[in-house]
Amino acid sequence: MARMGLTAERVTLVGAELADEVGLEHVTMSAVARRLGVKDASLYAHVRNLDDLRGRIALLAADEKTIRIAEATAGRSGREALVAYANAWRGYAHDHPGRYTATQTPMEIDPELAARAAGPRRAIELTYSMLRAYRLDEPDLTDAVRLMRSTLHGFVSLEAAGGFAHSRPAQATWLRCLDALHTLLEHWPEHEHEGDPA
Amino acid sequence: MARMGLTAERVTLVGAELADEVGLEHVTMSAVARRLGVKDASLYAHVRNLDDLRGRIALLAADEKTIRIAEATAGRSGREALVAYANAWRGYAHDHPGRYTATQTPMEIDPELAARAAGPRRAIELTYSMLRAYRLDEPDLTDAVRLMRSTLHGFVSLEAAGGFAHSRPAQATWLRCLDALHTLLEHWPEHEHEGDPA
DNA sequence: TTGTGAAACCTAGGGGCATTAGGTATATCC
DNA sequence: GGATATACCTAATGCCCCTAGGTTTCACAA
Repeated sequence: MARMGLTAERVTLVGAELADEVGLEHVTMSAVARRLGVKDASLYAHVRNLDDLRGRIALLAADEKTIRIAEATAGRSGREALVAYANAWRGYAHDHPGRYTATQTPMEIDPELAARAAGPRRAIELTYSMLRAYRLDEPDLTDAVRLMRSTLHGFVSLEAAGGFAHSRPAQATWLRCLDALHTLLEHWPEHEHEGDPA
Repeated sequence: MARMGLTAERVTLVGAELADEVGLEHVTMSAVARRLGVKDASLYAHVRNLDDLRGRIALLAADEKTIRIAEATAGRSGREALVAYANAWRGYAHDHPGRYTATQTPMEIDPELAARAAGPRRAIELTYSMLRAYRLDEPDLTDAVRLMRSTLHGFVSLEAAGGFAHSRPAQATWLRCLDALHTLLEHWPEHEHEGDPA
């Protein structure tokens, strides 16, 4: 009956650790309570329910990932920044697979809580400012941001799901993808649909 | 007590329908049994357990998606084939969100069953042959295939998770991404790391 | 027609998990 | 030292996964 000093943050952190170890889908109230040496019911004083817990893990992950990317890209620009950004993204996904997948859930979280989390918002700003070196104007900038996020997330996600056969090391493909992304951003194609002669 | 004519295929199909309606994570033995008008235990005569059912849904989805892509790309080549391929991919994900996410699971399925499923294998062949029009040699071909899968999956996945703000319609970005992918494949960058002068 | 074996389906039950209601202990502040 | 908020607990409900073992139905042959 000794006080364990539980808080929503501590519960969330243990949930995040568990997610990385056994997968997000196995993060259960019972498992978190067990690890904290506490009964299931006790968690409900700090966290609304399982969905809420998962949302908090997602927010935590978004914050951590953003910080990691910010640190990696600080003081760099152009291609160097792009590579640092991408490697930080992939590195986070590798180090924290459970947290990373939490990031992917549609986020039906308490709006008040979401508002206090700087992660997602700052992540977007970061990406935009990083890509500004490529001198794209809207709406191309937005498209470029989306393309980049798609590619990075898709790669990391397929990699985690075992989607790449072992015929060629994923790392080699990764480097080529970054090359490709860089040259693509440098030579962003003009619209070719409307008014394309020949 | 009337026979319902259950088979593994029927159970899988109902599971897939359920997945599209309520999300893969809510596909439960009980829910499938309810929809079939049968008791939970009856399903275990056809499907080993819940994981097995999910694996079968994944395999079904892979097959369906492959067929859809094959039909869309049949008789086309080059840019047209690329666009048809990508649109078929995205279309399947839109029409069958639950099945599509099933595709993403690491697949710990009965090897004997997996061997009989042509989907995944054929999907790879299809992609390779579609990209052959861009005249890439190995290992660039493999890298290109992986990049394309990453981008398509990433886009569709972010889109489904509500990852794109409503500032710009996703469809517009999608078209630009296909443009980008196409020009990228046409001007696949040479290696720039080793021996790049200037 | 009837017997037989294989499926198809059932009842019963154990065990895990999520969640709520309501109780007891503990720290804090006057 | 008592009031109060808070941390944690016990108890109970209900859903879900899964197993064991029984019963009904079907196809087919004697």
